[in-house]
Amino acid sequence: MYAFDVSPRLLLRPSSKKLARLAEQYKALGDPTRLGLILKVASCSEDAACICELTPDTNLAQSTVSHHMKVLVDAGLLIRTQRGKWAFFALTEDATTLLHNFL
Amino acid sequence: MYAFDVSPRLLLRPSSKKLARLAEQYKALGDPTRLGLILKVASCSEDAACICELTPDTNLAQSTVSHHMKVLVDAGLLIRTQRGKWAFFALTEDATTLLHNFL
DNA sequence: AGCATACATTGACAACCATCGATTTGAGAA
DNA sequence: TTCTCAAATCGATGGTTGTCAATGTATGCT
Repeated sequence: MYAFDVSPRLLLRPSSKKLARLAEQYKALGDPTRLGLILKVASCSEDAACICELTPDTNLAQSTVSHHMKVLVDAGLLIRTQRGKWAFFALTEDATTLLHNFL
Repeated sequence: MYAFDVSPRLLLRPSSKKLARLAEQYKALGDPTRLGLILKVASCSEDAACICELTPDTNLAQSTVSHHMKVLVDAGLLIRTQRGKWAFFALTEDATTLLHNFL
């Protein structure tokens, strides 16, 4: 019925690791704070966004933002780079793929 | 840095309703069981999938699967149709958009 | 060395969630 | 109407999560 054929390209059989990983990535995006953070990274004009610039808008504690960034990194949606005292984050390929519709 | 320009097309400023809605949809996809269910619906060769055909593969209680389907419906990713005693589900446009990369 | 800054980690807690068994609702069949 | 079956709803429960304050770690500056 749908214009695409799922099974051949997906390789997402139940209980597959890819399914679990993809679910983890969606889950990471499934929080308004994290979604806002990653979209902010995506909209950053630089090659990466500093966490110190992302934190103020959230009105959350520094530790909370740090936690959310870690969730996004662990899900494979962001990569972290240390620059001196600052931590910078950039989108991974997975993230650009998942968010492609909105970018 | 990225090949797309986010802000003009997104309209997803912090605390916007669209951001919350999108997060809700990602959250609904962020559970392996639900992701498996919706992908099964997507791969169904009919115009809609009956919940009675989806349940056995999950190894979950009937009430649990029913709950997950409701979450997907409430998120706007599935639409429910009653056919006699059976409940059928089909993807919404939002779902095809979000899952487009994997279909 | 000593200090300040930027961020991560820890521990705690309330809210939320996935799951189940039991019950109820609703739709066809007898 | 009564029975049966499919599915939704309810109530309970153990596990997970978002959040914070406090503390730890590492980097740069003086």
